[in-house]
Amino acid sequence: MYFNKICILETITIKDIAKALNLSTSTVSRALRGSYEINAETKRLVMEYAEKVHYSPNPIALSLKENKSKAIGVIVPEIANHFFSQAINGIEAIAYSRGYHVVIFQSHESYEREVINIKHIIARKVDGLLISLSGQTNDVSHLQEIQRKGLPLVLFDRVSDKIEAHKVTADNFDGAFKATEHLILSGRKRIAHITSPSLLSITQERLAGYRAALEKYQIQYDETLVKYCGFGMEEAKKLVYEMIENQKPDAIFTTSDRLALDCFSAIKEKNILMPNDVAFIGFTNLKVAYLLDPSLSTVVQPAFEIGQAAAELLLDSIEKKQTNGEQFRAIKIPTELVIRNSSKIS
Amino acid sequence: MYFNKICILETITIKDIAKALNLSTSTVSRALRGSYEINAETKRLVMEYAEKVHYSPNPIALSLKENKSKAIGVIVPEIANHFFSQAINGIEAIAYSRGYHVVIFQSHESYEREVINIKHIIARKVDGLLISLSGQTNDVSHLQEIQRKGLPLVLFDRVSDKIEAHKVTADNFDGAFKATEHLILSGRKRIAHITSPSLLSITQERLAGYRAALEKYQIQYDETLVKYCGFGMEEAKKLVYEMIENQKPDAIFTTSDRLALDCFSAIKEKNILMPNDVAFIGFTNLKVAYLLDPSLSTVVQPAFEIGQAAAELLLDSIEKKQTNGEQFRAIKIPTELVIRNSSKIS
DNA sequence: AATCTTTACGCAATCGTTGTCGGGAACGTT
DNA sequence: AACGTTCCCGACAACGATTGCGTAAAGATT
Repeated sequence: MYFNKICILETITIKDIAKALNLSTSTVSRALRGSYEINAETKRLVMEYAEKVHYSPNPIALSLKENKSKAIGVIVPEIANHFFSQAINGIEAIAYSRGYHVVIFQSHESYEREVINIKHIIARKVDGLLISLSGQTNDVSHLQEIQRKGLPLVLFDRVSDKIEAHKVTADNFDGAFKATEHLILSGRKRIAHITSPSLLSITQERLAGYRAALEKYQIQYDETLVKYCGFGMEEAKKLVYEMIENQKPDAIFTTSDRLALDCFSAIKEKNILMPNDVAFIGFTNLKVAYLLDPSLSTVVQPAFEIGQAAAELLLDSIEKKQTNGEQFRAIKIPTELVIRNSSKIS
Repeated sequence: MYFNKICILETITIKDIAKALNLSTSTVSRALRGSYEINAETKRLVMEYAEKVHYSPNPIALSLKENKSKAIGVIVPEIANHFFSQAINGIEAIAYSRGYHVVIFQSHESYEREVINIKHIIARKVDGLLISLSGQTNDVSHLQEIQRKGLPLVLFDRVSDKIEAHKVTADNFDGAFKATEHLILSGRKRIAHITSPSLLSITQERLAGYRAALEKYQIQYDETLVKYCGFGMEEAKKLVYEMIENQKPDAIFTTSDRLALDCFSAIKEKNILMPNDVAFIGFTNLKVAYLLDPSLSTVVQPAFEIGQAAAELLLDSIEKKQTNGEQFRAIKIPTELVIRNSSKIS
């Protein structure tokens, strides 16, 4: 008993205040929220005492009662990926300024974990969900379940055509178009595209941009130059080796931080010179791109802004609660082409 | 009313099951937990029905009742830092396998935000806290408050002498010693040390390792060669410029991912050759170290393992609840010296 | 047959907070 | 004097789940 008393986290509740001031809990509650039906003097007393004992309302109790939590869930494939950690920073910036918490989950590119995450998210009674799909995710019924429960949902970056919801992405088509066009204009003809799993929306959009650029300059699309790559450690390197051996590209355009690095390092291992033998450009948010050898050309996505836009959309959706007749918005945020040595005109 | 019915997230509760099966909630509750005082047949009925309707207990209600949440809080300066995101992965690996959630907060190197984070953590009734201190944190009374409330606490990486608690760190002394010794053995005499704010434990430990190595090889310690650097964007670069101008070091040993990159790029901007003019080594977890130009020598910290060790310590502490007479443990995890071109013997 | 045990379940309190209802006191109105 | 208002505040239920206690019915014991 005594020990318990010591160990227990003695948080002061509304009840303690009520007892100390000889009031009822309802009165204290109302006083704290400044209800008009409480005497000004009583209010002052309560407020002062609450201040003195550092009272702060128990969010758990509130969640239980109100069935909401002033928190939003975020599911990303991997926080170790710079794009996602920056996007999360954008999300937090908006969420905090509007009084919400952010609860982060990682799917680690696993569909299974994504589903588990969703279950926890639902159980935790978050007020809304931001998600960037895992590389394995094809079926989106778990997201539809979220919508069916009336939970606001915003997809960002890795979105899906299979679900109707708010979506925020970088302008992947345009980014890929610009990158490809840049390679073409620097005299490349056989431009390889090593990209993420074909399920992903970003994959499809970027491929479309790539193809559009080829078409504009009347270069025949060669599907052997396009390779989809999973998340295995050595998968990308093997792909690059084979590609170089067989297709002999004079340029490579890759997506994602991870893929770009793996391909980049595979090329270096083979002692192939960039940009002379092969021009190289990624679709990445690597902070160190300019420090690599050679410095890495890249299409930069505005990760922070994407996070902000997604969070704003979600919070608006939560607070307006206009579940009926709501138009789903698709926001595209422009990308930026940064040309460095790996793709300089030879 | 009708609209409400539609929008509300119809989660099934124990009460729904009770109603459907004509039982009391107590019986359902006990049946689900397999209590011995419930008829086997009744149990089966309840279990099956619960399964059918996808019942899952409301964790919020449980938290309220039990005053615990099966969740641990983690506060790190910045998830965009690879070291921390890897550490978080280690934490999650352990936490999930033991049935706990991980709630991530960022201090963004701000003391103020760290304190706010702590408040939220307490309010959220997490069962324990893992923290790596912000670069501004000097006063640790907010952590003592945590302990006073009986919440298990483990510091990792950025720890403090001012508080008695479990601590998990890389072996910073040894790492710094090895790095410095390596520079000395490759013939360097004027070894600069550009490091994090002096408040941080890692700063002090690494400085000690640096000094010990100098001493071992009878090199006079020169305090003008040691510079402390905050988190400003251009601060590191300015420091490097001045250092090169005035102290003319023949080697630089830096700490932290961010600092290493900023210094590295400052040196390159000045067209100083590494390792010929200046040997360079960092104390970082950069995945791209081997791709830089020149490839970056570095002391690697086992981030994932640090996270794991910290989480294990915390969960043990939570579950044993041996708050009395508990000995605080200090775990040091070995670092690894990876020599690359930036510090190769000239 | 009377009493005790065991089995199997329901009632009610609890966690912290808010909302609904209701009511006492003081005041004004007729 | 009788009634209506207004002002303040308290009692109670509710959110979802657990748990100590109570107890009816059935079986076992003497």
